Amino acid sequence: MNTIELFKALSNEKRLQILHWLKEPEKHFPKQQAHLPKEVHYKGGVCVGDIQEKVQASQSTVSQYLAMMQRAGLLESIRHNQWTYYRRNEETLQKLAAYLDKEL
Amino acid sequence: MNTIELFKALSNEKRLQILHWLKEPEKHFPKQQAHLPKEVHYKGGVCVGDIQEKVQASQSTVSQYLAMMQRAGLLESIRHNQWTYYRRNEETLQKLAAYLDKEL
DNA sequence: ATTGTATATCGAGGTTTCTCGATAAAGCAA
DNA sequence: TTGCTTTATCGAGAAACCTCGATATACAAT
Repeated sequence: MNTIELFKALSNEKRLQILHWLKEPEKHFPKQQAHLPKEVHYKGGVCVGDIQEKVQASQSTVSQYLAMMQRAGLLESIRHNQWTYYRRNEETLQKLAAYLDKEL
Repeated sequence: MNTIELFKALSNEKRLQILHWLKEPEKHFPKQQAHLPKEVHYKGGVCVGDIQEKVQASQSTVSQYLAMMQRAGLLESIRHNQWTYYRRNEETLQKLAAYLDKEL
C-alpha cells in the first residue's frame, strides 16, 4: 500500500466522485451492463463509457483516471470483449481507513 | 472539512512524516522547547525550527508546508514570542478517518 | 475485408505543486 | 537604536498534474 500514491489519487474531485459512485453501482449506474449476459456479469463493475458519461470528462481523461486509481490499488478491473469493467478494491480502502485511524 | 484539500496536504512524503512525528512529539523532538518556561508551554506543539532540522528541507519550504497543513485543518498553531508552535488537530484527523471508513 | 464500437496510449498546452534563496516582519537582547 | 533570531512571504525555475484531441489497439458485426 503506497500511501502517497493513494492520497494523490484521492486528491481530485472527479476521481473521488467516481470512487463514491462505485460504492453503490446499481444506484448510480442504473442502466449498467446492458451489454453483458448475466452469467458473465462482473459483480459491481461498471464499464468506462458509463462512467465517462456520468463524470463529464473526455474519454481519454476518464480512461487515465481509472488506470491511475487501479495502479494505486483503489480499483480493480476485468476486460470482457471490448469493455473494461472497473469496481472498487475494498481491501485497499479498508487498509487505508485503518492506517488513518491507527497509524496516522 | 475540505476533503480534497486534506488529501492534497497528505500527498507528500515530508508533510506526512511531520504529521506522524507530531503524533508523539516528546519522542521525536526530545530537546523540544528549551526556550519556553513550563507555564507557557504549548502542549504537544513543536516550533518550526525543530521541525525543519528534522525534516531536512529549507526554512521557507517547511514554513509553507506547515501553513498549508494548517489551512487544511491538519495542524493548529500558536505564536509565543518569536516562535510558532504547531501541533496536530486531532479533531480533523478523526473526522477524516471516519469519512474514509464510513462514507468513502 | 471493412466498418463500427470501446478502451488505451501519445503528445501537448495550461495549471498547479515543489522547492529554493532572498527578503520582510516581528520580537528579544545589548 | 542596532543587531540577532525566528518565522512568514515573495519570486522564480523545474517538475508534476490536468485535460484534451488525435491516434492506436482490440474485438464484434456485417
